Amino acid sequence: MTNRQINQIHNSINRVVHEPVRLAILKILTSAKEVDFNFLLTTLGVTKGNLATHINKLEAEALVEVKKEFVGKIPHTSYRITRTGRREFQKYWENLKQLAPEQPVKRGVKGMRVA
Amino acid sequence: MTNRQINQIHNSINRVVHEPVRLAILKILTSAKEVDFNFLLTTLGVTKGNLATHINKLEAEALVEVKKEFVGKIPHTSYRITRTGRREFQKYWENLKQLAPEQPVKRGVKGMRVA
DNA sequence: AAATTTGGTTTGTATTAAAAACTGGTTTTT
DNA sequence: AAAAACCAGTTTTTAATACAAACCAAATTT
Repeated sequence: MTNRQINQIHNSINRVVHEPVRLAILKILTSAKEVDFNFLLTTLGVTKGNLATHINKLEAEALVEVKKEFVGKIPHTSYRITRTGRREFQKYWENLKQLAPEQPVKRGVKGMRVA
Repeated sequence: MTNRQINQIHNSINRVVHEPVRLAILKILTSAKEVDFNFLLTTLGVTKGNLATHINKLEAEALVEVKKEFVGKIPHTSYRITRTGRREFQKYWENLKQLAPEQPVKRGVKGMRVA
């Protein structure tokens, strides 16, 4: 690890993706073609309002697309991940891996002592 | 992926560790024995106040330990990761991996359509 | 027909990440 | 030897946002 490498990595992290509930939503959406509001609600175990705001964020960033329709007389909302969403999710993980624990470095620099 | 597996995974994520700047701090501390305030400041490229509050959080959770001393007449603060910190950092990654993208599932359930 | 359920949205609150301002000193400049 | 500038942080303030509660319209149940 050099200074250069670690420098500001945290800025490469997409904060919209980074939130755990949204990460879970994106994970689900990568493995299913389409899921609906209630599926997410029960699967994630969050409140409705909370879910709605997370979805809104994801939609605003074009990471998921929202389909609203009537099933008989009842409104029904379902979600898919977009191409952008898939790409951003992938990119997020690549960046995040840079922050995973690693082996001790060999030589210190000013302000850093090695093990 | 079953419902059961994904259910509430996001709750297993340690939010103190999850913050990107703190992740970067912990990563640095796993690879170095000890670093000082200014090293982190310049390496991370954050403001002093911001760094101090992140460190406080990590210290409050006993993930890092803080050493304060005088070098000549000048105060000097340095940090190490604790045993707890190392463990929690490890655990965090194990949990987080559960949220990584995965292959499409074979069969849907109520509220989920497969690809 | 009143009460309850369904499928959400809108509003309010409490946390917290980040920046700004401050502090207690030290070094440098004039 | 004052004043100014700097250093190493801490404390305070502000702005964003995760979350929950309250709400709503329509459908269903009792």
